[in-house]
Amino acid sequence: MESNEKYNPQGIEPVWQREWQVDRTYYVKPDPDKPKFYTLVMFPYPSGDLHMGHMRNYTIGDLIARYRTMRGYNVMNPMGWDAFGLPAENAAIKEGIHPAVRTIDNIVGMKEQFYKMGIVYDWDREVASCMPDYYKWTQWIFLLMHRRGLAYRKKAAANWCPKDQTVLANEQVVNGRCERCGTEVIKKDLTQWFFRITNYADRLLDDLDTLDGWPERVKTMQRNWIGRSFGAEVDFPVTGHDETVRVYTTRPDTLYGATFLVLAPEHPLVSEITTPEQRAAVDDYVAASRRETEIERMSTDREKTGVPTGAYATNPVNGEQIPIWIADYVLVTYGTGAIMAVPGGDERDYDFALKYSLPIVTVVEPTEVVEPGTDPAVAPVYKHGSSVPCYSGPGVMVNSGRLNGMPTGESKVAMIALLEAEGHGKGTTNFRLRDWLISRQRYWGAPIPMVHCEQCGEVPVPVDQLPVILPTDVEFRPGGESPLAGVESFVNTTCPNCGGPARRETDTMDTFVDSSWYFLRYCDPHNDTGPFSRDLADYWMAVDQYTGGVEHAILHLLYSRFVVKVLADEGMVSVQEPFKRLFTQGMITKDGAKMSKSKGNVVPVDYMVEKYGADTGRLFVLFIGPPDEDAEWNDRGAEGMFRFLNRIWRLFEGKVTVGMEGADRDISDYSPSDRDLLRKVHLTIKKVTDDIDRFHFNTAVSALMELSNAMQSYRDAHGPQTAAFSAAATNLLLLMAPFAPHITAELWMRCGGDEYVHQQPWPQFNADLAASDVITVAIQINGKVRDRIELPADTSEEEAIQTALSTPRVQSMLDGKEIRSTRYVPGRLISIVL
RNA sequence: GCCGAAGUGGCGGAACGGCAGACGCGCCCGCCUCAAAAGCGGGUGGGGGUAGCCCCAUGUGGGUUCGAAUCCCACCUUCGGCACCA
Repeated sequence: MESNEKYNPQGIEPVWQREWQVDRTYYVKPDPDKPKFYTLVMFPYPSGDLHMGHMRNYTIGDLIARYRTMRGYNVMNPMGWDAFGLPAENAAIKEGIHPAVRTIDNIVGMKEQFYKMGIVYDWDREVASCMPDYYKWTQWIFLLMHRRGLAYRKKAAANWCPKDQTVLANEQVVNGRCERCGTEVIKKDLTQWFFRITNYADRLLDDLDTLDGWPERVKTMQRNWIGRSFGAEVDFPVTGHDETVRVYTTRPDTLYGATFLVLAPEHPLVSEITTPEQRAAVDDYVAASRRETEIERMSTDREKTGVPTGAYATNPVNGEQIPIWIADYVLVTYGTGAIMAVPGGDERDYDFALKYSLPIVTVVEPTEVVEPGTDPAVAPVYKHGSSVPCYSGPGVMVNSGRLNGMPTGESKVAMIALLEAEGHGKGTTNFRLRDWLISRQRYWGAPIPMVHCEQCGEVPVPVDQLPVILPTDVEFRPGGESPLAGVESFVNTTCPNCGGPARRETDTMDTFVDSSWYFLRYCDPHNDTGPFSRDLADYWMAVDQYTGGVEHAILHLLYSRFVVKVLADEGMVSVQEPFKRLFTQGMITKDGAKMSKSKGNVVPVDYMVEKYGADTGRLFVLFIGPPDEDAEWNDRGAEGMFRFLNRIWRLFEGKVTVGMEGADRDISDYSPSDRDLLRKVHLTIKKVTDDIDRFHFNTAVSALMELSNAMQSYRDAHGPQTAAFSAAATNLLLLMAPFAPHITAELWMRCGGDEYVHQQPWPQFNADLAASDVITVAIQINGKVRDRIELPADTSEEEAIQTALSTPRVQSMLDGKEIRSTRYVPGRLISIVL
């Protein structure tokens, strides 16, 4: 580059951004000559403005796409819009702008911001979940679920958000509050649509073990959420009734210690078995617990309460009559909604038994700890002066009839066998996971393609009548019912089955349904005969690298896995798992909080780009810290990064040329300082490559800084017009190209490089050039570094130790003492023990 | 309560059992300048010594090892997840 202009990102960046809009490098189709690489960043909700948190996210994705392309992969890097959802609808209610108008506006604006960050996508694959050509296939997937018996409607106590006026999935309730608006969620009995995700619970859990490229943290969260446990269902006949109470327990071995039963207040048998004397108390208790919020109900530290029903049941293994209570610490939604209480083995039951003076029987005695040092088993606890303890650890069965003397593990198996043989119960598996409630009483979503006919009941809309178009002329006022219910022309239809008058389903689908398959649509985005073709899905899937926020660890990532498994069962895709590798990046915070409009702590992308340029912003968000950790915004750091890019710019002033010509020169043609520079170049190639592969972008950037510092020193001494400097300049631009695409593209062009820098192959690490003739070795005496020596690189262990022992420092410390041992860690240090 | 992650200079952070603090920010000194900004050079964990150097130091206390920020045990703190799930 010959001119001496100043670095002016505002001048050069838009030029390259326009270039990338017409350049086809990142518009891809299947290519048999290259390995494919599908990289994906979670598609955004089109909220309007992007801030530095988004910039971090999309910069990482862009870096991966550009890097993998240079590595010779056929890279698919698509982008789209998770465009349905509540914020646009709430804004419509408030401001009177139609959600569709606002959403499209926001998409246009955000796309502009992607260009401004220098981020490249295959925009031919763009999808927006609110467009009929997309939600047609979301509805198609609903019909597939329905056909496979995985979509059903039932009346249930659903989570209802009073502010958003809609039901929520269990996954969208966080600590008893609406995940979106923070309002306390209440329970409402409503008829709702569900997806039978529980049918896939085992596979969703077991296949987590195949996801080696996922963070352990996310897998653990999903395991806990699915919550599989093994145990038994046991039937207790109710005395004087035909009914039996079925309980679920993970500890069938303790059945002899069951001294009472507890039903959830909502349990269907409560009313039937309650005795006349207890009727009033039971009714009061049931009514009181219904009034409680989930937050009150679920609090673990409040005192347990309950009332007896007056009824008794028979313990099937010992014939004992035990009382049946109701208590709100038992949840109707888990297991069978009823438990056998074993106060001698369960602390909750123990507390309850002590409070209401119910009998406590010890059925497990801890095995004596043999070695004093071994980890002691959970110790028995004694509360409130009780002479009988509660013990839940392993041990030996007592007071348990035929099980006496057995260790707990064995007795569990034995008891299940006994129950099954005598017809009192069976071994079962239980899950915490509930079915996915997918219907919403809101407007801005994909209509559920079902029709209610008085003659035929629930009738699916035939595939050839899709999409069921979301009407635009709608009154948005929320009233606990979908706004679609007020649109006569939408609601009134004919039954596809009998042709008679029928009403359309007016609920829309949870937006998580939209986002649970979009990565498949990217593979074949213009297909109008199906959601995607099997060939293209098989070519591109699975996603090789998925990047997004950890807030989706359960919701989106679990639902997507479920949908892919259903599609695999239908024979539509070959993969069992959609995302091979997952990276969850941290938030960028300001004033200690996530950037959000409501908190007023947003640093917009536009501010960054206008003040310093996109490259500065990109490098800054990569350098700010480990990308999987949260990082606090600070303006100074951005200035430092801008200074770095200015230094890079000046490094290329004068007659610097780039190109690959010097790459095959003989090592002996170079002077020692040339060789030092080339050594640094190749060490940097290795470091940057390794760091990108393991997502250590912050240290990759620092390696680039080190190289540029070394180049500046070299340039000060030898000038820029040597073959070594040219080689260094070439490699620096190539290595930096995925990080700072504009400045590297510009310098590459100005310095006479071939084509575009991003079309060049990634630099090759050359171990010979990286090798050093001399190595510096530290000498440790008794574990402390006391000296350093330089040795030829090929020194043997013996020679190295001899040289170390002969140095004056070591000699003075030896001082006639005996050498106990020596060892040599090649290239690192020599350890001497006196 | 259970599960998981993390605690390193003034700050963000490096260091995948081998020279703690790379790289950057900030600060200090100097050069350039009439001056400033920008830029450039040097310094920068704590303590001691004229100096060669020495001692201390990665949340706390133990342990394993020739050698520990890194591995193990216990504890403290912070953050995240789950939470009356039988």
